[in-house]
Amino acid sequence: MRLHGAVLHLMRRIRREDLHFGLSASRMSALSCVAFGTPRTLGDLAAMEQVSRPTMTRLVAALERDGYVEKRADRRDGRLTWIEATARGRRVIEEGRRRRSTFLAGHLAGLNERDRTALGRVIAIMERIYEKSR
Amino acid sequence: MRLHGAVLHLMRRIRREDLHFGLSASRMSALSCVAFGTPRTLGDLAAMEQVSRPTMTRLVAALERDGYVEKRADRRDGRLTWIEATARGRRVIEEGRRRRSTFLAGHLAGLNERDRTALGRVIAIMERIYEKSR
DNA sequence: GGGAGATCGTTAGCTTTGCTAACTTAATCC
DNA sequence: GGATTAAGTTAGCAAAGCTAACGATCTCCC
Repeated sequence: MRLHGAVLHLMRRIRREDLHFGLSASRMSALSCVAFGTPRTLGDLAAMEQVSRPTMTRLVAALERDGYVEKRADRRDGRLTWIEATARGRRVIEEGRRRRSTFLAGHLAGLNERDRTALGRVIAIMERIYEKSR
Repeated sequence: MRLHGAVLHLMRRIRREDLHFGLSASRMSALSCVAFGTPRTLGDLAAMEQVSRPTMTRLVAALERDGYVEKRADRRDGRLTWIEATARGRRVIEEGRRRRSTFLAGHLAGLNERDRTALGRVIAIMERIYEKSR
């Protein structure tokens, strides 16, 4: 199996899937950063998403225009902009999670005990490799 | 772990990695389709890469311009264009494989027998799920 | 044999998402 | 209080998706 093919195809598939929600993969990902947990500054978001600040500016602008997030100025530091998800934004992310979790549950249900053990073991391996290679 | 984040970040990382070869991820992937094995028509490539034909036209044009592939007309059917990798194109793909395989070998070497068994088992599970969900 | 329709690749034009460089505004430091 | 640093934005570029429409070629069928 060609590695590039595999990841690119996965990406393209996610892209199409996300479009059902009316959000591109990048917007979805950025939104999911603020959907739960504390609000983030725009710069934080850019760092989390490993994207330049101008790119994040644009993503947030689109999300704001469509009512998924809101921006709020910091009282103390006039340079900061805080990004928060709206109720609508949280709903979209929640819905996506629900779908994926249904999908996964369906497949996990078909696995026997041995398979599940193997899965847990491999997840640990993957995480170790991921950590080591930054 | 957020799914979108995970795949997007993996994608971005591959993109940066590929740029070391002077080729984008999409070009790399298309090139890898023709690097070994039989030549492909442009339409076949588009289908394999799950991309529209106009998009593949452009990818191939870029690869040809940079000397990674060559186009050849079909004698029988004037509509077909066959795409073949040049020696240079094959070299690039080979080099990429070599790198990844070194990377993987390094990590696999650190695994014990149980881990390796689990890995094989999980790969089978993944392939099953992938097949089922088209 | 020839016309209708299918197929293949391309062109044109749009959108999204990356980037860097340069700017504005605000905070901090000395 | 002036210089430097930091945060976000603007402008402008490139790559990679897409659809619609087009020309060339092949196929099919009367």
